[in-house]
Parts: sequence; structure tokens; C-alpha cells
Amino acid sequence: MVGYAGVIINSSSSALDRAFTYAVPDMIKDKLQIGSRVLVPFGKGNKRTEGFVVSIPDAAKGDVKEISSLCDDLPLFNEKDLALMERMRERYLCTYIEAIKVLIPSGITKGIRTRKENFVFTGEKIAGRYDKEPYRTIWETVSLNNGKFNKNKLADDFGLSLSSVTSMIKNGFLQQREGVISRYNDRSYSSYSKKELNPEQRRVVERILESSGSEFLIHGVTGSGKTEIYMHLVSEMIEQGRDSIILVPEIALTPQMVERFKGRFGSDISVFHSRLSQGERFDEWFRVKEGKVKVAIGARSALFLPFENLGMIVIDEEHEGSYKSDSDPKYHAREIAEIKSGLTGCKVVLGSATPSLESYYRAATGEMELFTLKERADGAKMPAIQVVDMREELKSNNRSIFSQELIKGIEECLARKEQVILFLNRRGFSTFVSCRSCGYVYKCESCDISLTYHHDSGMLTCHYCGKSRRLDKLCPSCGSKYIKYFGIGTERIESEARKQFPGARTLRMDFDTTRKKDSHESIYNRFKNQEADILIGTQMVAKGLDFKNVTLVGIIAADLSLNLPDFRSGERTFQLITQVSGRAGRGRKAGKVIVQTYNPDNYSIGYAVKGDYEGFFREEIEIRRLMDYPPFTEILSVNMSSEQEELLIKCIQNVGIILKNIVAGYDRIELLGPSPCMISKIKDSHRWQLILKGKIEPDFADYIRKTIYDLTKDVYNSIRVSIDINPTSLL
DNA sequence: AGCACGCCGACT
DNA sequence: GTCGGCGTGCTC
Repeated sequence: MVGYAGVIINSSSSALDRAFTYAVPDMIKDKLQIGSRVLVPFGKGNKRTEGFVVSIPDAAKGDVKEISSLCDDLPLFNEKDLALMERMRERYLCTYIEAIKVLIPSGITKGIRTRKENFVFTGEKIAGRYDKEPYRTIWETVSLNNGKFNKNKLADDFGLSLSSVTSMIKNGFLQQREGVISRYNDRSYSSYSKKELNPEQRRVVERILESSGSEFLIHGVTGSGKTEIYMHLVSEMIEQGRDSIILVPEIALTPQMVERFKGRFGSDISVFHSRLSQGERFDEWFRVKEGKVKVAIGARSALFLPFENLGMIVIDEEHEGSYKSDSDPKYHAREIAEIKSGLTGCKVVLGSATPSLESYYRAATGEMELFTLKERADGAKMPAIQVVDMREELKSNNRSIFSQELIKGIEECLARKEQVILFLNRRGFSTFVSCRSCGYVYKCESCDISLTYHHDSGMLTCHYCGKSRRLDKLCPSCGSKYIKYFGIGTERIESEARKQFPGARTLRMDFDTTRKKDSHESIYNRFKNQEADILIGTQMVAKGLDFKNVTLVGIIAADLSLNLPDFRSGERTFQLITQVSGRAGRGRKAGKVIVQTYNPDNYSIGYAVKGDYEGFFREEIEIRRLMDYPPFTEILSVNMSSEQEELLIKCIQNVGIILKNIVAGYDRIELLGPSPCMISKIKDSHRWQLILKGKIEPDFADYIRKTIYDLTKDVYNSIRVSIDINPTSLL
């Protein structure tokens, strides 16, 4: 009997997105499994192509070719992963190969192997002419460090002669054995011992463990001790012999968080840091596969680590946008976790101080269990929040970016030798530069966006394509020297703060100051050690940082995110204000937050200031219901981009007409557009979009995908099409 | 996506 | 008579 295998070809073309049947040669018959990586002859030229086995049928129709070879000893995914891949294909309209590529470490197809080295062990007892120095010392040294080093490192570290070591190996007094070394950076962290839970925390842990439900939402104010709950759950899982995955937003993968988990779980843990090299990722993936790891903590990609016995997935700060992938497959970590839960029976624990509307709605309707933690675990008080109406400041002739109230607050805080965080969600010095004489605005040549002036570098930078150019002293259009700067960024805040509070030491934490490796950690530590009084930052100061001496947080412009034309802008504003406020008063001292805004009456600002999530939820969910937005509907956005604007418009309008006809047959689906995107050009690429809103079933989505694919296949090279289910924003 | 096949014009 | 341009269609 001949065996066959269904193979997915490693090619990005969606025309090849199906299994091809190959005959399995006898040689590899007993080793080949679902998930095996193979080389197969493919196409007219029978070019050796990489593929992945996804089925083992016992018959094949028509002519089949034979698999050339098996690439690895072990398969890279199993049948559960296969089921996950199918679901991803359905949900995210991706290809098999795209799904496979998020499941396996990227390095493997590029030929990355485990790194091996020859380690030195002691051999026979030295005798004869070797029974003297330096051989005795060498033998002694090796016996104390048996198998720990290779011969070069041994010679280097202990000042031994490499040639003597080599000759001892040759004569059998020492021997070399091959061992796998990990590229994993094994920095040691001080141990972080288990903390007693308060009754509220203990109730949550117990309830999650005993419940037969699979999904839970912990709605806990910042500082309510969610992390400690996670740790207790993980410990419990380890005792039951089950593994856990802790997902945290990229931005929260701070040394602090990692430190705590490493301190608690030691070498049982794998950290999926955002900047792991391919080799390091590969090694971590295999450590998990070999069962050497019981807990993984990491960004969304850690979800796909090959745990055999998964007991729990925690998604911390579940509302965070970074849980949605921006490259294909555009999956959402929360959805993947749910699918995995369905496949493996693991529990999914979501945690947030500001849950996403989607999750809270599901908890409210009983789809998952909700826990609400209203108190900070250490008994610290929630900070008092005060709103300052910036329109009043203007009326009383204060044109500075700081309100009187904020200036007073900072001065008092500095006088008490306490620290301040100032938050503004925009980097640079000024976001809009124009000529007062002729009205010329500095815009990016490649993008439809005004350039941001960076005072540090003296450059005008495009925040979309990254292009920079020097700011001319004279207007390039009329030659006038009256250049004016509008729109504030973090750099400007820093320079104003220095002017206003000359004695204070400032630190800035934004994309520009954290670009270098470890600079994030360094700024964090410097502020923590009170080497600065005022920390100015963007988003990244909003998450997870825990500074005991910070008693004042100033939100410079709460409305920045409010005015974006996106249905989630209210939710974002609420989240941002709440998260940033949570940075104040985390120690014994009471905290205070000052929120500056031009829209003090806006509901999301109002509820955030009151710390009233439920109130915000009730109002926002009604708006969503009325407007037919998620969670009541789903959104399928179709983005098309091209350097050829005319071709793009013609093409997307054509697609629009066809889709309109299709949608007419569904009474619960609505088509919006085509229209140019908010940012209509990025990197010389013009961007247009179509939006489908309504009850979107997998079959319908697949039909739409196929239709669009057919309509654009002849312009494949000039127009890029991207389809996204429930995008994070519609910009 | 590659790759071969095929039909047509151009060139030694 | 042969080389090579790219449009078309298939890949177990």
C-alpha cells in the first residue's frame, strides 16, 4: 500500500492555497506526520519547494509526485493546531501558509538550527608524562566545571593554554561532548516571593479554579493586584501539571513585569520579548516544545508557543490595541485564545482596568464571568481627579500650555520633593509648521500628512514614513522668515516645563528617546531612583509603570484622541485618562490627577474623571447599539492602496459597485464607501477603503474575499489589497 | 508566486 | 531559420 500526504506549499500566492497530494516514499513513511515539514517537487520545473503536511489520505486521484525529503525529526504542529489554522483561515481570510507561519518559529524555514557546541569533560585520570603542570591544573579546573564550557571559553576564562587542553583531549585525558546551547539571555533576577492575597483577590482565584466556565473577565482598578492573581493562578496550574501563557501588551513588557515573573517562576518561564532575535525565538520555541517551560509571558505571538498541556491563557490589559495583529493573518489574541480554549479546554482570563466594550458586553450578557475589584490591593487611595477647562484659561489670558491649576500642582509637588508625570499622546516639538506670511504648510512629499518639527534634531519628520528633512530658516514658498509652530508634542512640553520650573529635572520618555536598546529600562530606572522630578511621556508612561513617589499626573490634552473620526474614540479617551491616572499615588502618599481639556462636558472624559466605568459603559453601549457598531455588528474593512491614484480609484469603484450588488441581497449588512482613507497617502501610496458593517458570517466573508481577489487579480502588481475583520481603527 | 508553453516579430 | 518578447494558465 502506498501512503499519501496532503501538502501545503510554502508560497504566498493565494492561488496555491490548498493541499496538494504527494506520494510518501517508504524511507520516511514511519516518520512522516501531520505537521511534518517536507521538500517536494513543484511546478513544471519540479523545483524543490518547502511544504507542510496537513493530511494523510489513503488514496489519491490522478498522477501524484513523490515527496523528496523530510526536513526535521519532529512535526512542527499537531491536529489541534490544524483545527486552529482552519478557524483562522475562516475568520481572518488568510491562507494556510500564513496561518502556519504564525504557528511555527520564523527562523526554521530559514535554516536556523539549535546551536551546538562541544563541551569539555574530564576523561581518564592523568598519567605518564601528562602527570605534571600545566596538565594537573587543567584537569582540576575541568573537573570543577565538568561540561560547562567549550575549550576556547575554558582557556579564556581560566587562563589555561588552549594547546595544552587540545593535546589532553587528543590523548583522552579530557573529552568533548556535543551539547545544545541556548541563545536565550539568561540574566538572573532577584527572587520575588509569593504574596498573600487579600480576601477579594482570593475569591477571584478560587472562583476561577472551581468554575466550569472557560472565560473570565477581571475588571480591576489599576493597582488592584491583578498581576498577583495571575501569579497565584499560574502556581496552581503548575501544581496541576498544566502550562500557562500570560499575554501582556508589547508596551507593558517592561523589565519590571518580567522581573516579577522571573523572580517567581525562575527557569520555568519563557519570556517572549519583542526584540528577541530569530535565533532566540527559535530556542524559546523549542524549550517550550520539549516541555522545559511551564509559563510563557510575552506579547501576542506567545499565544502560539507549542504547549502540550495548556491550562490557562491570561490576557492582561485585554483592551489594548496591540492584541490585534497588523500583518496577515490579522488575528486578535482574544479570539485566538477563545479558539484555543475550545480546542484544549484551557481557561481564558481577561484582565483590565478599562475593559474593551466588546468584552464587558459579553460579561454583562453572561457569556463570561465578571469579577470587579474596586480597591487597590495595598490599600492606597484612588487619586482625586480634577478637570480644567482650557477655554476658561484662554479667557483669563493664560496662553501657556499649562493651566494655572497644573502649574500650582506641579510647584507644590516639587516643593514636597515628590514626582510628576506629564502625559501627552504626541511626540515631537510641534505637529504643524506653517508660514505666517503665505500660509505654506510643511507637508510630507510621500504622505498626506503635515510634518512634525523635532527640536532635538532640528528636523521636520513624517511620523508615517519616517522621512526627515532639515527645517529651512525661510519659507520655501515665499521666502519669508515668519515661520510659526502649531500643535504641541512631548518635546515642547519638556522645553516649557524647563522654562516654567527652572529648578526641576526633567526626563522624556517617548519613541524618540527610547529607540536605543535598553533606553526604556534606563529612563524607567532613572525616574524610579528619583534622578528626575518630572517625567514627560506619550502612551508608554500610561502602562504598567509603578512609581511610588509620583503624586501628580497631568494630562496635557485629554481631547487629542477624542476628535478622531472613529467610533472607538470615546472608548480610547476613557481608557487613556483612566490608565494614565492610575500612575498617580501608587505609594503611601495620596495622588492627584489634573486633566486639561477643551471638552469638559464630554461623557467619556466625565466618566473617566469620576472613575465610573459602568456609567461609561452604559452610555457608550447605547451609542454602539444605535449606530450599529461593534459589539452589535462586525466590521470588515477592505483597504486598497497603490501609487497609481487613477487606477486605484477606478478599481475600487468597480469593486464597490459589485459589492453593493452583493450586499443588496443581505438585509443586515451595509456597505460604506468607497472613500479615501483618513490619511489618504502614505509612502507615496494612495489609500482608499470600503467598509462592510453588519452580521458577517464566515461564508459571506469568504465570498467577499474571493470576489475582491477575482476583481483585482489582473492589477495584482500595482494595487495592494488588505482585508481586515474588526480593525482597531477605521483611519 | 514561478515556470513553461506558445504565438509573433526581429535579426544573423 | 532561430532567438526572445511577454501574455496565459497551471501547479499534486
